[in-house]
Amino acid sequence: MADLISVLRRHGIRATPQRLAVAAHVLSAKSHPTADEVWRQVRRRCPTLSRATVYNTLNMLAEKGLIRPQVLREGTVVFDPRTDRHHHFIDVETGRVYDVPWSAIRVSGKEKLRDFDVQEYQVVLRGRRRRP
Amino acid sequence: MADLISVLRRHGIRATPQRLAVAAHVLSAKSHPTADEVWRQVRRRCPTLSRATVYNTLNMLAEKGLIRPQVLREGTVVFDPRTDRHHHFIDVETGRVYDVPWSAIRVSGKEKLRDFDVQEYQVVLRGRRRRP
DNA sequence: ACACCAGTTTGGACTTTGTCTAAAACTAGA
DNA sequence: TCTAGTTTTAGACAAAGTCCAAACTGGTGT
Repeated sequence: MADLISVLRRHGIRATPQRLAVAAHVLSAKSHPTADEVWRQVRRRCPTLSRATVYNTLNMLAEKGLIRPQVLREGTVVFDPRTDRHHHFIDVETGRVYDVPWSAIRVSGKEKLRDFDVQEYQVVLRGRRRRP
Repeated sequence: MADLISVLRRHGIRATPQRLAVAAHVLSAKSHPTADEVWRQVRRRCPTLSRATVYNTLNMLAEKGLIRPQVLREGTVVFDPRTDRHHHFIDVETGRVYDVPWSAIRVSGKEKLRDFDVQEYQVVLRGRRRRP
């Protein structure tokens, strides 16, 4: 975790206790939390943490490329701690978001689109997760 | 537009003036409007139209399969008047959403996903629209 | 060690998107 | 026409997110 300080510094982010707490939480998240979910969790250890700071920190981490905002759920942005390319599967029953390896799916034809200069893309799949 | 009345009736929706106005607007939309955008537009011809009625009507049209809600923009659902399958391109400058023909892109590998039972999917592309 | 000052944090106000509710206003059928 | 069942309306409410002024930190130079 002393490592996290240098990670932030390397990206030009001053490492305050609040930012460290937020960053530690979101970067190690196994799920795709919303800002308010991060706030509720981190506030248990850091009770004066304000919502504004959480939003500021998450947006800052996103700007620096340490996490990735994703528009996958109605009404709210979720933050993805994985920054390597991957697709997403959304369980229609639970709303939970799962990662799908980039290599599992191939998308062809996007280079041929005349009207669009594609910078990035992902496949969004919906359905039911099979019993684990 | 007398046609629209029978379209609604065929789907078990009583054709009130408010519903006709909302349906006519969203079904002929060239873009992907939000509920509030529909409200602001339709209210110009029908000034007492309430926000609740617009939301109710759009959700009803979506339930009946006449339009399709899409999670493509931050903070709000947009409604897609096209119900045939297609992909979406989002201009990163303007935020505008464009349709991409289903046949233009092929996605392979999704059948082989062991953990997921895929019911539907789409490719979401981001980049810059080329000058038209 | 000290003071300074830019950068941070805070809490609350505010905005936007969306839902809910009770009351008023329709509509269709007997 | 009367009436029971739907719809509509306006406003209250909730959640997600932004913005602000005031208070607070924490490096830097001395």
